[in-house]
Amino acid sequence: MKKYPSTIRDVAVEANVSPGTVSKFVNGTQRFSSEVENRLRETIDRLGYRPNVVARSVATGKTRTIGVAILDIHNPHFTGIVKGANRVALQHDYSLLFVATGESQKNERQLLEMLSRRVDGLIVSSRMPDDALEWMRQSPKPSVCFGKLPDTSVPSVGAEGYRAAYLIAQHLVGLAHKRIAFLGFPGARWNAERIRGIHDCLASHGKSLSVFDVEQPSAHGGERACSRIMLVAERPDAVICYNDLIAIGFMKEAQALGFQLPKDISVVGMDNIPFGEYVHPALTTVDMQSERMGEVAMFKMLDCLAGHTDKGFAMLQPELVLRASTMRRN
Amino acid sequence: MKKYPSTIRDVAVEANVSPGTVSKFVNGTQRFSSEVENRLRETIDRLGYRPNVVARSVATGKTRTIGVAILDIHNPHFTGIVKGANRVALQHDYSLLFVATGESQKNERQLLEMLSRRVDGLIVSSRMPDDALEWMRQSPKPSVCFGKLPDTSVPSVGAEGYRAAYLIAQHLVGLAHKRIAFLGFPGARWNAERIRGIHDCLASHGKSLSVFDVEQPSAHGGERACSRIMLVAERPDAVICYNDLIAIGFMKEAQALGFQLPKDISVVGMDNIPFGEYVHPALTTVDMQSERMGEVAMFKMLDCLAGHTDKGFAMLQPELVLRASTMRRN
DNA sequence: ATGAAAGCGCTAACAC
DNA sequence: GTGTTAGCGCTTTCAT
Repeated sequence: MKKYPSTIRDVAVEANVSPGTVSKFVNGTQRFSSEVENRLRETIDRLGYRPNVVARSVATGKTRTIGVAILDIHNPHFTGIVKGANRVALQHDYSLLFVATGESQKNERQLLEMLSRRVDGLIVSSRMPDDALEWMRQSPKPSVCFGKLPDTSVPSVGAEGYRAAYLIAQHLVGLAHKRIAFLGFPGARWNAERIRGIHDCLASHGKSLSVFDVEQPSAHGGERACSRIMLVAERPDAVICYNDLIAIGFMKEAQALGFQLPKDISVVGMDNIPFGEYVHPALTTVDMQSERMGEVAMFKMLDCLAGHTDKGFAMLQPELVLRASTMRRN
Repeated sequence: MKKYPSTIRDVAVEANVSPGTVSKFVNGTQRFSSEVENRLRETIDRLGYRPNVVARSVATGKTRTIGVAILDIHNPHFTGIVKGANRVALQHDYSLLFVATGESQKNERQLLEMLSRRVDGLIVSSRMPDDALEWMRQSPKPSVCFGKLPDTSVPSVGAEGYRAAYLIAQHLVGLAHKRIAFLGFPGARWNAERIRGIHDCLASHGKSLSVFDVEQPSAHGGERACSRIMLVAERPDAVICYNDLIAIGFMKEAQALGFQLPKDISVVGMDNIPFGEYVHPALTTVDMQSERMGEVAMFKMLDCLAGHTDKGFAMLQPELVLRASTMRRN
């Protein structure tokens, strides 16, 4: 631990200029006589002066920090988002104030309020009981969300869940599947639109969809739901899972139950988390562009902060990722 | 977006008291006549006053924020750390300023310096070219690191890598393996100690160890290294990987190469990431207590901030997790 | 128990 | 170009 950090005033005194001058120099707000410039440069690194960003923040009202709230940092879909956001933030000299809202006894709303005070804007991925959304609209700080929102006053970015689901269903139908099931998580905001996508596609082929639920949108949740789906008379020959985590859990349990995958049942996930590639059979899924979503969200945020009132929804296109967990029926 | 947030002064005026009084009330620094107390309480929530934490920070010099720097947010070992740290931080009304150092063109040192200015302390998990360590020692803010450090002036927490490695080796020897290999990542700070652990154990049984390297400590790295290990005359009958990610990649590629696991080769990883359970065969590994590490690191940090100069190394005990990727030779 | 006043370190508007 | 002067919103002695 070293001596007390020097302030702008220390520099001013040492260099025989005024604090204001030092400030302007440090921020490149103005040009200087090379005389002063040199003196300043020299003093600054002799003293090892570094601006105090906190003090700067109270003076300017800007923190150059973006708050990022996500549910579960263990879900690679979310870490993808954070990764993308982090990258863009760094490029623009912003930092990320992070909170995993799933981890707290406090309610989400409270957490967001706390976060909000320390940042210039909020990027939020949450279950969002809609009152949080109302709160965001009221907030003086800009927010960006994920998924298509009921109203467009809060900008958001999402991959088109309906289309993603439709694509998967189409793929499965093309593979001649007869009985398709969806293993969803009712607590998730995009559950319904995914069901619609699948349903619409199946309906256009004269097929129906059976829907099952997990209790948790995790691998463990998928494991626990498996037997309910597999150990019945007319079991499905394909199951579409709400996300990859669920799919992976489901596959493990199905195999433990003695089923052969994809021979006995085709399984597909959604998100395209990196691990999908490493399970057996490799998981067919649809890429929901997690990392890109984080990037775009941060770009939108920077836009808001720049005053562009560009609001609105940015739609990313999902992409089918065909691997080995699906196969043609006959 | 709503009206301007009210300040401590607005409250003071409305309630006919001085700003100082409001401050003391808000911070519970003092007791008040119930008269004033009620007036204050009423005005505060009528105005919806919330303290400005940034201004408070410049006045107090404390931010109630801890910086967390990790390399790769996609590695579940690291997200485990963040998760643990986040939980403890939240419990103590601290926030996490997060940066993924692997994501930036800027060097780590610079990133840390930036972070450092906005937080009360730093929790750092990094490749750390040791100059970063020197920097931390010099820094006026407390830091805590992961792993046993060359000197003890910076507190740190780690799972005993030597012991973890020893345990694994012992397990493999007990399973009658003849030719054991280590697939390491030389860039990692704990590579050497893990090698030592394995080596010492093997040596005590009169066995030797062959060491291979990956280029990246990721699943992809493991995949790429696989053929170098497997496609040789006297291939090993067991490989210990530097981490689970590598192990998972290795297994996938080995299977793609036509090998049967664990019949042809036993594979073991380190970390115990949640996914290890879901690959096939389920990965035998050793739990390095990621989440607990994050928690303990944060506790140590809080201790430092409380002035307890408790420094030193906290050692977590690794635990063998036996699954299906290893089997007895004969 | 309450108020007055002096900062915290920095920025920004204005003067010279 | 450079200096002066107010703040930013809050905390914290020190009086009263």
